[in-house]
Amino acid sequence: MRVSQSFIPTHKESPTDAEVISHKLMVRAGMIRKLAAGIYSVLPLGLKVLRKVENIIREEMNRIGGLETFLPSIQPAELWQESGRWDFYGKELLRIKDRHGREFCYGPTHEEVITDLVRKEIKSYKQLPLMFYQIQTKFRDEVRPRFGIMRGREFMMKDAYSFHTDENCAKETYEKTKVAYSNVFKRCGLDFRMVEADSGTIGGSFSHEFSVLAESGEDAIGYCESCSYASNLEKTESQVPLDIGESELSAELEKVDTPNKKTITEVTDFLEVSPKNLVKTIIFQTEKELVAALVRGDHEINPVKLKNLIDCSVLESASPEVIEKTTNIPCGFIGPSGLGLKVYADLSIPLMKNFIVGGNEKDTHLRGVQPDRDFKIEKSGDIRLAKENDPCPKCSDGKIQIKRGIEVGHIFILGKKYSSALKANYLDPNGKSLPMEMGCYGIGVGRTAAAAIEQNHDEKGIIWPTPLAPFQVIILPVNYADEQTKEASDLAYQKLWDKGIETLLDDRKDRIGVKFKDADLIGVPLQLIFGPKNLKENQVEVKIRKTGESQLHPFPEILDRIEEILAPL
RNA sequence: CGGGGCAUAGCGCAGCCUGGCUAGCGCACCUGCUUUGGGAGCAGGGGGUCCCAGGUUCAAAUCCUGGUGCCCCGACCA
Repeated sequence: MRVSQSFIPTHKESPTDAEVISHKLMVRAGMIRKLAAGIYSVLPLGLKVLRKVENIIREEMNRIGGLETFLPSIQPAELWQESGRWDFYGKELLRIKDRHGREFCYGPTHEEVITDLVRKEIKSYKQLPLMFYQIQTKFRDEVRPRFGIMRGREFMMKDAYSFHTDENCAKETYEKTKVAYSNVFKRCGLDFRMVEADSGTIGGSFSHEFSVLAESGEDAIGYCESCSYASNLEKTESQVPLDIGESELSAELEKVDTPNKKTITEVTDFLEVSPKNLVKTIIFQTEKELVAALVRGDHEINPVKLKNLIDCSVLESASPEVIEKTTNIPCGFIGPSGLGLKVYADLSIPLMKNFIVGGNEKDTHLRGVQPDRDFKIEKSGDIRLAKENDPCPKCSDGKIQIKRGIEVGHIFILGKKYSSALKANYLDPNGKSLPMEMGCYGIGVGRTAAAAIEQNHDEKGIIWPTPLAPFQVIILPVNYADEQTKEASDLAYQKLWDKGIETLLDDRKDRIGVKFKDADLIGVPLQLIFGPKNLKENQVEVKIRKTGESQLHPFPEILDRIEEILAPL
């Protein structure tokens, strides 16, 4: 490709609405343009990168027996009503009507469609297992799209669905997919972790996420510094702290005045005690009622764990207005004793003694509080957010460390949720009709490309891992108007394409400085710089984008060694 | 959905507070000449629904009301 005949509209400045580096650089490098909130046009250079990611995914999915399909993005409401998700999915589901007033949605995911296909076509255990996949745009009407292509509303996704006769078979495929996904992200040149994840409302038995480590990541990852344990922080298991059960406070229950002291810090400073002597009471709203959750003063609630403990389908933090109206207690002074709500407690709470809680009236706290004696716990379990340096739940001596990550892939076992709802049954060898076991597996294509930029850039621009680079080599003639330079550049361009190396020739009339800036910005791994002085000596400069290293090589002999130079990049 | 902010040329911004002259700057773009190893110089030029609607006024980018779009923080989220 010649730059003069291509369309790579680069910018010196980042758009003001871009927050993260990948968004800024993708816009500046002429890869994407925004059309509306969370909706982007992909330009030729951007598409080349997405296609690289897609092809890597395709190869790895095909290798484990995935069958590529292409499912409709517009899906009938009936199918979603049948699975129960038409009502459940909420506002994220973009609903539309056709000319006859029939309801449809723009697919945010494809469990319904694929299960419908399978239930109509697959009848026998002899036809199973099967795994279908597709690469296609999804639409999820996110409340707050941001970070460019990383969290858009319309986005490219590879989704796969597997169907099995039994759970063991599903697990086998799940394990194969783990390997395939690891290969995909390795081949993309990413530093990633496979982490345990919450399977959430999907209801499956287990789930893993593939998370690319980056400061800008929206997820927190808790991992053990000494063993292989790694999990999404919302899933990271917490142990009872070693210092639990100690208390320097008296066991006698007493009311204390805490005028206007609402926060943990205010109360502990005022009473001159450690936050470890306090128990926080946080009020949540479920689909049925208000509930109270307890954790130690220096801990935080993990809503995902709490939701699992309560076993409810909706869990939101209650607003101060609702809390005060329902309980008649001002926020900041709520405690479990005589509260009148169900109390769910972290597993450390029953082991604590003589602690301080809200007094359930204005400007009052209680001290010397003990579980059972002073309040009743509905249910206790692990509901706190893991903290850095918590003991590892899997090994004896490790401590939990926390890093941020970008979720680029997520796999889970679905069980029979969709096959039961949509009656996707097969006949077993005894002629008995049974619902299929299912698994589902997703990779965000655009997000993977963006994550690659988050991990591979410098102040000059993108530094593509070679497998994702839109071009492997860029030819930069110092002055394309110079006859000898032009001749050499054209020759190199021709020869490299003959070898199958994707090469970009910057044949513009601009000064070399402009070409350098653009080449650095769009992140082509290898730059070949042709200038009249070096050419007189039959030499060409070969520069590596990533390191900035540059060497003179004999021309045209060097053209035969380009693959060799590219290989380690 | 709650809180905050922004909207002026393709991009980045100034002007608005305190209404008034042809709405301005940098980059980008067009023409010509010069230049060619890290975003060139000179000269000339094109491009505006100042987000939309209404109001106040002799006069509105500027003040007022309403709307829309976008961004940020939070809540939410496979």
